Amino acid sequence: MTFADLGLMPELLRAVEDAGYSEPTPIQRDAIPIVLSGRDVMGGAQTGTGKTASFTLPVLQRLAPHASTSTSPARHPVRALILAPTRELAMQVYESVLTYSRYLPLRATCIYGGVDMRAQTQILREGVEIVVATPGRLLDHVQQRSIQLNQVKMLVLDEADRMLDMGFIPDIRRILSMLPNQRQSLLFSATFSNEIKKLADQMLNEPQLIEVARRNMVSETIEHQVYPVESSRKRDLLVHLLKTTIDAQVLVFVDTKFGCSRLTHYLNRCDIPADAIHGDKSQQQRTEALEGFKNGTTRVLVATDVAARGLDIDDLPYVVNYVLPNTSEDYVHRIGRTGRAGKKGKAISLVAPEDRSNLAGIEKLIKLTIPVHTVEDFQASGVRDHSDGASAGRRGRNEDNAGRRSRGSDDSAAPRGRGGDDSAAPRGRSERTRTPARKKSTVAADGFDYAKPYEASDAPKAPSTKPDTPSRANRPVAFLLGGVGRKG
DNA sequence: AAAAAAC
Repeated sequence: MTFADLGLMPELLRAVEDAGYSEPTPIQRDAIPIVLSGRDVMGGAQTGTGKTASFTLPVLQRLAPHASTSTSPARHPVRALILAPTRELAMQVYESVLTYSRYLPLRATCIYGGVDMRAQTQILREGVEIVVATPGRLLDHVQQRSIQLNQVKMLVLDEADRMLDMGFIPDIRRILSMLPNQRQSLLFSATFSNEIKKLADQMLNEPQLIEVARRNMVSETIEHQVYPVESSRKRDLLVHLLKTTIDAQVLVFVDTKFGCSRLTHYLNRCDIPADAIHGDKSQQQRTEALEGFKNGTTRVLVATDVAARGLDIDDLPYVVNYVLPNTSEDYVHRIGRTGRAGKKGKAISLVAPEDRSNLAGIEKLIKLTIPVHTVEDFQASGVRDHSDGASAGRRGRNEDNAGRRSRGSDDSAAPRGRGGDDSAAPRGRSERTRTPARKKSTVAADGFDYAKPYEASDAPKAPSTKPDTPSRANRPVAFLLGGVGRKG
């Protein structure tokens, strides 16, 4: 299978070849022909498997007939709008558009906040066919009349489930209301909760569901580890790990902007150079922090969830959850910064006893039981719920391991083994050699059969399992979207 | 219940 087999035009094939790609990834193979056909798409694929190109390439081809070398702004209306949840991700998607449009006379730009508006306004006034944007600044330009959206025939929501959650939905709703009803809509993400998926269905017209792996799946090339530790001991455990077992570049996720700054300062005081990225930093600081991390200058980057989604960092070997994310889906996205494009990665989570149920929710979503590791003097107990073997869904490890774990001292407060940097090493190694088992059935825990072609009516009416997010939080969302969708 | 996203 080649990109030419997917029906892409020579100008795009050349650009793909220039970029060094010869074979499409599964999501590209499945999504590109369908997007080219003009259908609406809900696309799900694991992190790091080439989702961006699976929509940028066919979007460019669909717009190619409208390409014009004319300098008249009227000849360059906005025909495709691509929305992303963070500025850095918008910039990354824009770079993909630039890469693949190099042999086509199509104009594109990237619109986001935190930088001067004037340069953006100037470019918009000259006319562009493709706009990649974050919602807030886009609406700002709409108000200033520097952009018109009534010619948009293609809409892409990257990280679609994030774009449709509580924080973003009012902006998205306003943007949708300015678009023509006759359009193609494309929603892409590595995760879709059931509630968000239903909401997404409302804004799509007979969508084709494309899923190359089951929803919410994580890469097999990532090794997950849990370190049970009291919250008060986390920073010292992290320093210990950074000086012993974490021997390469690492992205450390925290839960708040303040915590991000505080941990960064602490690491620096411990002679561990670290940089920080979060939403209260200036855009210049954010851009520089990400750039320094991408080019390898920064070994340790401490981040809020601003860096959780979509960012493509070459060969990142480690992700640390200093604090577990607020939703299980965010775990999938955070750890998806490592183990990309078939590379190996480690996802290390520091889990306090009070995060036990949070951990159980993550394990249920990704259908794995994450092996517990300990470091002498840093253990905490009660992180794994032993009283209920089903709490994490089917055990991801074999019975032998599960049995040893349940009667062993993995999460006991008693010091284990001899004093080493990582006293769990012997067992850790044996666990590392085993491939986690996964459910064979194509019917997932959410009741959706992934082997069947998708019909909107297949969406489970009443999930048999408890929803991952409280239904209370979703009702107002559905209400907000009601009336603006093409079906609603 | 925090973060993100406009000024």
